[in-house]
Amino acid sequence: MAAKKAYCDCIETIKPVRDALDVINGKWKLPIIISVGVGNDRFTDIQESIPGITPKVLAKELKDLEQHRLVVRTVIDGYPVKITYQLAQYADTLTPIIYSLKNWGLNHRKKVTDRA
Amino acid sequence: MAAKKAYCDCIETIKPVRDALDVINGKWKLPIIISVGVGNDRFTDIQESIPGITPKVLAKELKDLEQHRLVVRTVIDGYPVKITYQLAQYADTLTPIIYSLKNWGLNHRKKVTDRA
DNA sequence: TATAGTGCTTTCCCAAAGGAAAGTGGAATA
DNA sequence: TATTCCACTTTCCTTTGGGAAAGCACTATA
Repeated sequence: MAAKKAYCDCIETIKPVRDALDVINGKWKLPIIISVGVGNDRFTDIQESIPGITPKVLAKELKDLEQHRLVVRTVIDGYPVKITYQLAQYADTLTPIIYSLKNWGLNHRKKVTDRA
Repeated sequence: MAAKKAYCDCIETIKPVRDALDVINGKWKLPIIISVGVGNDRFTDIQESIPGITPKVLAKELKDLEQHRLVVRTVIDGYPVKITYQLAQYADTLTPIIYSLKNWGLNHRKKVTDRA
C-alpha cells in the first residue's frame, strides 16, 4: 500500500521547472542570451549592451552557457585574434520562455505603476 | 546627435525580462506557486509537496509572494485557528511562464540523457 | 612613443541565499 | 498526562552571487 499523503502531488510539474531553472538561473543568463541572440558577438559589445554587468560575471556566465551548449565561442585566427560568441541552435528553444517572461514583465510593470 | 554604439540594442527585451526575474527569482518561488496552484493550501502540505524545502525558506518565500500579490494568506478564526494559502488571480498570468519552463525542462532532460 | 581597445583574469570583499537543527505556543488527540 | 499537529521562528553556519577595481598580454591607432 502506498503511504498516505495529505498534500496534492505536483512533482511532475516542479521537477522539470527546476531542471529549467537550474540552467537559466541567476540575474544574467537570459539577458546574455538575449544580447547574443540580437547580434552582439563580441565580449565588449555584449558587456556594453547589458547595463550593470561586470567582465568577471560575464566571463563566468558565458562559460556556463557554453557548457550548457547554449552559446558557442569561436576563435578566429589572424592579427589580431578575434573571438566571437553566437547562440547555438539549441538556444532557440528558449524563445518561448523569454517571450513569456518579457510579456509578463511588461504587464507587471504596468500593474505596479498603476497601483501607485 | 546620439552617442555612437557598436553593440546591438536589446534593452527593450532585457528590461522586462529582468523585471519578471526579479519577482520569481530563486529556486523556490515557482515551485511554491505550482504547489499552491495545484491545491496545497496548508503550510505543512506545501512544505511536504516540495522536496527539500525547509520551513524557514518556505515562510520567507510565502511572505515575498504575498507582497507581490501572487499568493493570499487567510486566517480562519475558530478553535484552532486555521491558516490557508491560495493563489491570487494575478498568479494565473504566470501560467505561460510555468508552462514554457516545464516543457523546456522536460525536453532538456531528454536531451541531456540522450547525450550520455 | 603614448594611448586606446579587446578579452579577459585576479584579488578582495560583501550581502543574500539557503541548509540544519532545534524550539515555541497553543490546541487536539490518545 | 503525554504526545502530536500546526505554523512557524530562531540561531548558526556555509555557499553562492556578484560588485569594485586593478591588471595583463596583445594589437592598433594617433
